[in-house]
Amino acid sequence: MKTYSMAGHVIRRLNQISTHEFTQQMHEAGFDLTPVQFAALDAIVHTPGIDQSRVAAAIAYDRATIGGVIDRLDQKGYVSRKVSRRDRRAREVEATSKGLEIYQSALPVITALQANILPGLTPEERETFLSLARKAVHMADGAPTET
Amino acid sequence: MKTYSMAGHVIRRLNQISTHEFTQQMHEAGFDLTPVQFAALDAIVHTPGIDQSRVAAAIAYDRATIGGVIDRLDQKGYVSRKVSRRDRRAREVEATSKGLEIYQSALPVITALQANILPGLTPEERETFLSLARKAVHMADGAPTET
DNA sequence: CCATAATAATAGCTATACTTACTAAAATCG
DNA sequence: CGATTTTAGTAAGTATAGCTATTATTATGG
Repeated sequence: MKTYSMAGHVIRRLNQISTHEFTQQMHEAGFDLTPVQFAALDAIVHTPGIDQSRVAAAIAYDRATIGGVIDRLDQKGYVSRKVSRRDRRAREVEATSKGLEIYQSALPVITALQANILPGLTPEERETFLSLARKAVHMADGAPTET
Repeated sequence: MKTYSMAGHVIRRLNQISTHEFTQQMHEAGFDLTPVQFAALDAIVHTPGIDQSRVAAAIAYDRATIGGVIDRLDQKGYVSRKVSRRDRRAREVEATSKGLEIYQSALPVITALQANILPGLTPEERETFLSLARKAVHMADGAPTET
């Protein structure tokens, strides 16, 4: 009965709202990038030659999922892949000039849209929310709760 | 570069952690229910005879998605559907006795697991986080920000 | 050096999640 | 009452999202 106020449900709703806002704004601005595609592109732009496994690790995703995401970035011509010379299993990913351009022009749109994700909160509330959220994620990431 | 601290990214990570915790705990407890399946079952148990559209509205999902979710609940024998007599387009959904049983025995597991979703936060922080999150969702739901 | 373990990527599978289009049925309005 | 609009559900398509298994390659240990 209280399902609607449970943590899991509320977080799921926030994610849904956030994704919707991202999709909407990006589409209006004329970009063809999903949230995950942007996150992957961001990691690739900041570490050229990164392999897919490290992209997945950087944004906390499954390798298989990221493979598909990078496939689509590749199809759009935003990134290029080549087999690593050091490790022939690995694919080194790099942003193309087109990809870099898209990334740079999309960045301000995405930065601006962050404020719209939590529209019901005052700036102070938003900051409180975000710092708690970051803390929770950071703890779940690295800090062992159950040593 | 600051992607990792952006609202969208952090919320996405929280949802991922939350979903993982749910899946893990439920599996360990021997249940075969995803977060969405549970949310739908919850709505159905509390409003027997509800139609699929209303289930979707209740838990804020797309009609098409909920159709598939209820398909799977049906396949597991947790719910039954019948064409409404008042409106032959609508399917009235009801929990079976098996579904009700599963719901009731899963509920305490899910209630218990809520605390594990934000393990890095103190109880006070968790409450602050959740009330802000609920407020944001509530605003996005009903309150018009852009009249 | 060679058998074994570990790793990178992919394939296949299941389940969301949302969009548009379509069918059937109901409601509305002239 | 009949045409139009709306609504419930499904279908088809795309994109996550994660799991297990498989293949290819690299690293390691005896």
